[in-house]
Amino acid sequence: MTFGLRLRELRKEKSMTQKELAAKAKIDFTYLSKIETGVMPPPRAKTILALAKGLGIDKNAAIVDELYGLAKKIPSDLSKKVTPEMIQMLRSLQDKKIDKPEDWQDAVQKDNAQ
Amino acid sequence: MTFGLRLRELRKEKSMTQKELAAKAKIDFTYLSKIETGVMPPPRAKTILALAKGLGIDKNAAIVDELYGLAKKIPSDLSKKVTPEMIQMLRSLQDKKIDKPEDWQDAVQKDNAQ
DNA sequence: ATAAGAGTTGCACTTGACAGTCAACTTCAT
DNA sequence: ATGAAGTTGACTGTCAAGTGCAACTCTTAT
Repeated sequence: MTFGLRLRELRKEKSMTQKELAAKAKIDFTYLSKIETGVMPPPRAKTILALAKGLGIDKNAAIVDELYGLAKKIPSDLSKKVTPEMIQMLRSLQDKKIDKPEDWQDAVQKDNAQ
Repeated sequence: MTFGLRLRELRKEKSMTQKELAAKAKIDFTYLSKIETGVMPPPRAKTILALAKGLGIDKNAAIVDELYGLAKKIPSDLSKKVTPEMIQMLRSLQDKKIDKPEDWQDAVQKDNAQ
């Protein structure tokens, strides 16, 4: 699963067109198209949030973190609070294999394969 | 403690001048000056690594993570491996008060106060 | 068949933030 | 008072992120 495809899924679940969603997130709809198809990389954290909002998803919902994860972006509110502890934690997490068989597992495997 | 002041400490411990360190890290020495004084914000992750290297610090040393933490930057090798899990983890960490009375505690408190 | 809505693509362009440079200045130890 | 260390302000370069538009396809309804 890529960021773009997951975003497309979410958009279709809400029965929205690219134009509608792009308008709500205040980005160009051709840009949204490019993101969904992977022609362009996932947008910045701020825009991911705007898209989630445009989809009517609460900004604290796990699904938003899923998007951040797929995009490999750290939400900006979090990155302002980075501590050495957190970095140690991330280092330990990155080595461990993830055992949960969830949706984003694909992306993790793909990433580890690189 | 700020990033700049900690960097200066580390540099002085090694008895290096700004020019020396800057040369090793391949940045302009006036830029280093601004970083140390806080006139300019901490540099990007890549440059932090170059500075640590210039100081003769191993890139896996805890002290480098301390610098990343003070700079609130995620090392680039780590950010390429961000997963939803990690973000959840970070969210939970950010809420907890940190109990260790270490050097970088100051910076954390300052940050939380904002 | 055609028109209209949805999406895709290529390509040139803008913009703002960040990274870094240069010349001139100050400060301090000798 | 000279040189080495450091500071400062104004300036420049770079790049990610997104814009804008035209031309194209693909479907589906009329």
